[in-house]
Amino acid sequence: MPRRPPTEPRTAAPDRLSRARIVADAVALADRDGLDAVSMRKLATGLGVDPMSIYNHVRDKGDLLDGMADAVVAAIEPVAPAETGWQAELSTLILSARREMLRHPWSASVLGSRSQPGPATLTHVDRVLGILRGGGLSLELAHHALHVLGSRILGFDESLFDDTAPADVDPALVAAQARAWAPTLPHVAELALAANHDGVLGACDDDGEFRFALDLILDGLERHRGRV
Amino acid sequence: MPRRPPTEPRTAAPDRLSRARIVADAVALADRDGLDAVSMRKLATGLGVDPMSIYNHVRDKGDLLDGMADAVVAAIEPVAPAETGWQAELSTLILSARREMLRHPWSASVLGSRSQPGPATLTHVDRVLGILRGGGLSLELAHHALHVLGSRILGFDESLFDDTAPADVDPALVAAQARAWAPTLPHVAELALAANHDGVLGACDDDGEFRFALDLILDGLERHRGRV
DNA sequence: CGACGTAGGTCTACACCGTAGACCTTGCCA
DNA sequence: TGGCAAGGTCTACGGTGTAGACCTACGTCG
Repeated sequence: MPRRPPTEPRTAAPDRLSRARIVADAVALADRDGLDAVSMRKLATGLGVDPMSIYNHVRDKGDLLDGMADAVVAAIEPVAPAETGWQAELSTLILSARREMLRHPWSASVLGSRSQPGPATLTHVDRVLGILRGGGLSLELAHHALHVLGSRILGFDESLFDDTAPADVDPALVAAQARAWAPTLPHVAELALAANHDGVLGACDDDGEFRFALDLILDGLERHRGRV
Repeated sequence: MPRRPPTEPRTAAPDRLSRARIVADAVALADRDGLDAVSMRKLATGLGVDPMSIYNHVRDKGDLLDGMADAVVAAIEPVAPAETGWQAELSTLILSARREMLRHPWSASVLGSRSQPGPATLTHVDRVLGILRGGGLSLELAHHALHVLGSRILGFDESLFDDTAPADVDPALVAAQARAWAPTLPHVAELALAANHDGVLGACDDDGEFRFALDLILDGLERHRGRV
């Protein structure tokens, strides 16, 4: 019968708590029931454990949220260096990040509210910077690029408001509201009517908008390359 | 002795509650003690009133937060139409929004988390759209522009992490950490050392970065004008 | 082999939160 | 004058994060 190695002896037991297991369960819980459902008590009952036990592996709830955010970022698959130029390579990486982030709709809000990046997030940023530098952008311009891209690096929409539940709204109702807006908010009304009526615009294509914004920014950076 | 007009008779009393007074107090409270300090109980004691009284003027806490966010946006001063072109005009408006938003550091997080825009926010968006349309951008491109700008319209940084407390970090400590990063995160380390050492980059100028990003985006949109 | 230190799970308890529901006062109008 | 409705108050409930004491089991070492 193989004896356990002297180091790390108990962590092998499958029902034992660990930071990784806690974070994974918290992510699953948030995926299933939403971020608000992630409380120490609910998480503990899901783990079959006392709520306070969690604190042996996690400093506090903020630390748990940090772990959840970093777990999502850790799942982003890196891209192989391509011959297609830095813009295409970065675009691929960022769209890969976006795919991962859309799998966990709550992640945008928690990544946005946390202030310290975790190790996976730092690694991701390093990859982004590597592509930029490899593409010939100066250090200053690469720094600018991080700011321009902002949290778009991680696939966020950064839209003005939550874009949730776009499907369950009645088009007729939207049209009525747009007409009510017309006197005081002419341009908003115009846009709402156009987007709704399928006249000029189709239904707002979030993914298309994300790509449009990304391309516009990458083009702008390319135009600065070697100039700054 | 002038009798009160029959309509709206009591609201004239100065110590009476009103949605406006509640929201204003909540904003002041958040400014002073941070957003977490805004609880119905604390707000009520500040108003000299029972916590439950607030619910006569506000549906729930979410409604209160909506009101706070919209109050911040309402304070943005509109810009006079200028002869300098749509980019300069929009830039001025957005920087004015940024000024207002920096006065209330909590506003970014609450505006980001709310899902329904208030009347002042809609008015602001209408002004932005008006400038874009007036500048000759098609309805589609103006729509794109909203997405590219995202919450930058309201002056947000949209940075990857909270940029709070940049001054109280020890440069030597940052340098040490950067050197520790070097083996695994070479590009992050490079950037951190450069930004810290005052070698290539100065200290990260948030306002400068915001303007750089804004100009890059506005230039990109101008290049699309008439083309899409 | 036995004592010990300690990592980690558990229990209780505290302070705080948002808010439902019943109650009561006040001032207006018919 | 009677009634009505708006709005302020009170109590109470179920939830939250987490401090602090306790206890148990295990690896280490004399």
